[in-house]
Amino acid sequence: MKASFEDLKEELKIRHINLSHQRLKVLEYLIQNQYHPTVDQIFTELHQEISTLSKTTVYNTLRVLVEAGLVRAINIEDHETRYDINVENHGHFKCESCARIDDFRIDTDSLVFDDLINFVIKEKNVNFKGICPRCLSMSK
Amino acid sequence: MKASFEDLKEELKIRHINLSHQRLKVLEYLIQNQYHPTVDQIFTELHQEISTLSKTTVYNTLRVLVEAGLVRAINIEDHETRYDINVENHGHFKCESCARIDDFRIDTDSLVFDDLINFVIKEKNVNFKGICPRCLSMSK
DNA sequence: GTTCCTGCAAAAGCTTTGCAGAAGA
DNA sequence: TCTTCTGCAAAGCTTTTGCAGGAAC
Repeated sequence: MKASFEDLKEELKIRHINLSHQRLKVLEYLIQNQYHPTVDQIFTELHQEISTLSKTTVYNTLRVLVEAGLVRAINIEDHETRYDINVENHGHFKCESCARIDDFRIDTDSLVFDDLINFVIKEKNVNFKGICPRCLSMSK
Repeated sequence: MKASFEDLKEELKIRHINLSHQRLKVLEYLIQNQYHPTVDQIFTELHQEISTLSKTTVYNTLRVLVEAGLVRAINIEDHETRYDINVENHGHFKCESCARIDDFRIDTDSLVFDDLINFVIKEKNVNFKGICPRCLSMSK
């Protein structure tokens, strides 16, 4: 069950995070565009709508949303962080050809390892890389 | 069975990669310091020994070694790449407190998911985060 | 001798910081 | 009103690029 825009707004209110116009727009964008966008992609798109928007605000907003647990930051490579509104358990597959990131279902609770018996695990990331079906069919 | 310095030198020769003094030193450093160092850590340490060494050369060398498959680049977060001479199957645990990365045993071949049935998978990364036993015992 | 490598300087790309003015509650 | 947020400019970091001199084979 995915969280709706209204649920997330409520979540922000509970945490006393101001519902500014810019923040709500970023949140809305992430819900409507679940392709794991970069800061630059979010900024470029929203800037067309809100001409005064700054990239700093996009950075600030994403940091707030990540800290609040509403958004997940993904670091696979390429020195750029990508953002995901879906904070549920899942893996990420990054295509080397088109750079797109696909989600895949994975039960991270089942990933338990003897070597980590004395570790406190707060986050589990499973990132695969390769070629996605779309790019495979194009190269044929 | 881990690869020795001599094995890796042989591997470089086969691939027609020049065995320059700098490259051998970087390789040797990675073998002797398997703590997943950053470029800066490698550079700083080796610079004490080779005063003319440049960071560009460290970057160049690591790129060559990664392309040759002798070294693995790790991107967990923090916009810095870390390097690992161990290219065998294993996961990485990064401590949020001391930033150290521990290896843990994992058979990535067993990680197969229905959602990825039409994908060509070239790389599988399993990265966990949390607090390591060393930091846990210190905070008590 | 030819090819490849090194290292300096500069630039590029992503992200953070400081701060004055503006907006939210 | 009081607190928090926005957005500009500047700076901070890691990494890449161009290129002349130097090393490897």
